[in-house]
Amino acid sequence: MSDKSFQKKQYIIDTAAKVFAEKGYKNVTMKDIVEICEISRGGLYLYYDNTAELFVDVMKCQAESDEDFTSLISDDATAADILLLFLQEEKKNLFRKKNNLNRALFEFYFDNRPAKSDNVYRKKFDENVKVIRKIIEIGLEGGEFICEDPHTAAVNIVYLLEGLKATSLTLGISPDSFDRQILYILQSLGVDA
Amino acid sequence: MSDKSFQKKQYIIDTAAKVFAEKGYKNVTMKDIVEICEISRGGLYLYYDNTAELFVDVMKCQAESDEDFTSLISDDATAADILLLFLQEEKKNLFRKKNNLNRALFEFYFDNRPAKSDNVYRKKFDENVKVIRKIIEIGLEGGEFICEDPHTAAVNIVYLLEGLKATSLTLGISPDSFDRQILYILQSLGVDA
Amino acid sequence: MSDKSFQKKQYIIDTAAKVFAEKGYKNVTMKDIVEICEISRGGLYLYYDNTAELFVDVMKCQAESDEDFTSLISDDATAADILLLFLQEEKKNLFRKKNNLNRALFEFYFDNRPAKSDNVYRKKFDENVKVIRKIIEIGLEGGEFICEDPHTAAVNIVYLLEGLKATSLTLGISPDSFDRQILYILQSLGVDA
Amino acid sequence: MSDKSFQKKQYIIDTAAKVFAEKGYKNVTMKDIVEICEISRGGLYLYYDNTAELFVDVMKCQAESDEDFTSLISDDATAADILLLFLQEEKKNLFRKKNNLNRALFEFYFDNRPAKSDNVYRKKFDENVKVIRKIIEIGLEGGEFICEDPHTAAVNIVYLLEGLKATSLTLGISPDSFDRQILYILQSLGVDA
DNA sequence: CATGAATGAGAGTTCATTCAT
DNA sequence: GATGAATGAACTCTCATTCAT
Repeated sequence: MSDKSFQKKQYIIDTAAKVFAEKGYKNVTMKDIVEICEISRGGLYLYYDNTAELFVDVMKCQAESDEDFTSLISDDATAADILLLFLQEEKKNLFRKKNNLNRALFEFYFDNRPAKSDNVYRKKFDENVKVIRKIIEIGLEGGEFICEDPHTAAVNIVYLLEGLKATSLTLGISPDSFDRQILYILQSLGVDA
Repeated sequence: MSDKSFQKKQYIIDTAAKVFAEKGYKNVTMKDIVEICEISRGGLYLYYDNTAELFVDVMKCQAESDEDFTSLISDDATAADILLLFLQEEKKNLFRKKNNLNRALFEFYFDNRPAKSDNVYRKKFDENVKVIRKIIEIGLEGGEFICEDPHTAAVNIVYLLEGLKATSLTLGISPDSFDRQILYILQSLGVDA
Repeated sequence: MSDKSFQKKQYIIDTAAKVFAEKGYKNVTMKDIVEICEISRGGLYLYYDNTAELFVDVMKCQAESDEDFTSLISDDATAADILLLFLQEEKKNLFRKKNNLNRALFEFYFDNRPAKSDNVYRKKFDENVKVIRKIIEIGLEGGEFICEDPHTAAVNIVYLLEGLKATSLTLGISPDSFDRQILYILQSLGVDA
Repeated sequence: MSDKSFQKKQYIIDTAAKVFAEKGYKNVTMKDIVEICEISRGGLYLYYDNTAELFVDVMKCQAESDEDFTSLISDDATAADILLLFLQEEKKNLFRKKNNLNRALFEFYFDNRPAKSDNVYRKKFDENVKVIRKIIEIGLEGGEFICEDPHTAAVNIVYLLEGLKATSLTLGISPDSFDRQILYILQSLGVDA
């Protein structure tokens, strides 16, 4: 693929991302993409044969552009500080209006259960578990946290975050409610909040 | 509505439930319903104008048929016993193959954010919070549990359950993984497991 | 299928036959059928999923409506008379402008080589061989014809007719040319023409 | 046209011939040509505006490359030998798997009835008639053959060959069946086979 | 009430053809 | 000349929805 068509592909990915953020995955048609991208029907098919293929690229692209969380950590941060930072990042993502793919992601994976280990969603999930677990272990070493099973604790937090995401899409949740959960997590780890 | 047509409606609801359980909400068409119910196209429209209306009734119906959890509680049960029982019921629901509407529910509420307070999903959510909170308070009274904020703890558990449901539909989860989360919850409440 | 929808099906078959006669098989689209039948896009699909299915029915229908050749034979006809009659029927079919499916038939079978023994084309072919062979055998018995191998002679005539049909569609042939071939066939069988 | 572009054209003709042999005429698209030739879409249009134009050249090219049948005739061959040779050449062509354009030829001429006298198919047809007639006349002179009307006999053989070609494409024919027809032809000419 | 044939809007997809580079 | 991205017309097919019976 030439450089030019690479840019066009990128343009489609970026533009389509907005539609997916707006309408979810299942409600988006090739026609929607064509219209928002202002390209021809046939033109889109040069790059993608269906919305699934395109959405995979949208996900990959978003995964790449994910800010590196570690860069946000200041030198003198305690484990609790870091965990708080992490959770506030998640909160920010959840309440973000623009480019929020949460709904589309759920809908896509409901339809396309990932068999392969290389799928974006699982990667993110596992990575989050690893990061949180690491933070907890740091907190344990420093005597900040109390936790018998750091791995399960980390998984618990990630499941909780999934629950918050899902609920924000079904019933809606308030920032306050999210905050209370952050506090609860920290308390569970033995931090006086 | 006559008695006969009431029965017909019930038949449609029950039969359609299977399709929703199988294919989720967004993938189900009026045609699917017509076919599985073996009724005429026009016949279905006498009762329901679209899948949304029908699905609402499916949900209501399932909510009504929800086993009364309290009936399962034995007289000499501790709060931990009761909480365990509750969570195991949830586990059973999650891993149930037949009539599992989880996916359909998510998809429906993604599309139809409930503005009204009378929606089934919110009711269930709030009810679960109430039940768990009650159990925790019983545990606190009996000295079984340690918990500063029973309400937030209850909400935490419900969000967690939502996360487990969602994840079971995207990445899949194992019964073991669910069990570890049950244990973690109990430990967080100060129970030696 | 109800009586009414049976009639509609028949209407589609009859009407579509005209298009196939006009444009052949490969040039006909479902859209063409819809237009000539003056029914809706979806309406046609209630009866036929593609042009192949429809064309099969068109062929069957035409096969059924095939005049019974034997009814044309007069009592005092000689074998040569009968053979002549048969060949003139074929000539009439070939030069018929209306409802001439020859081209469509070729195109259809080029695309759909008939594996099954039950296809219309092979049936017609074999039947023609049988009829001609019978006529030749009658002629042999009566001393009218000379022929060492009636079966091969019959097959020869049928292949020849296929050749005439094909050529009429590619280069075109004149009625005179067809007549000369009829004469030649009779002479080959030892008839003074 | 430059020498280079002449070669390119020849390359396209030769390569496209394979697709036409494989898929017939009507099923071949400009896209197919572009793909098998591994040239650019626009590139093809520099030489041909549609598949018809290209196919005409494919036919011309094949006509040119047609082996000169007369070169195969040995000096002491009888008329029957020569006719047999001719028919066996036709048989070889019919059962050839590679580069067999028979189907494509039929489909092309079904769509493009040749008005002009200069078309390849008619030329070939007339040439064959001439050749066979000549052979028959030689046979008549030598007392080998019996035939009242050499021209009609020749035309009869050519029509028969068309019928064999067409039938090989619709119902299929066996080499044995072809052989029986060869024998029948010779017998009709009074040759003891 | 119930049926199911009929409609037509709209999504998906393919390809001939053009044109800027 | 040559490229291949881009266009848009045309076709296939599916459903929600209606309506005469």
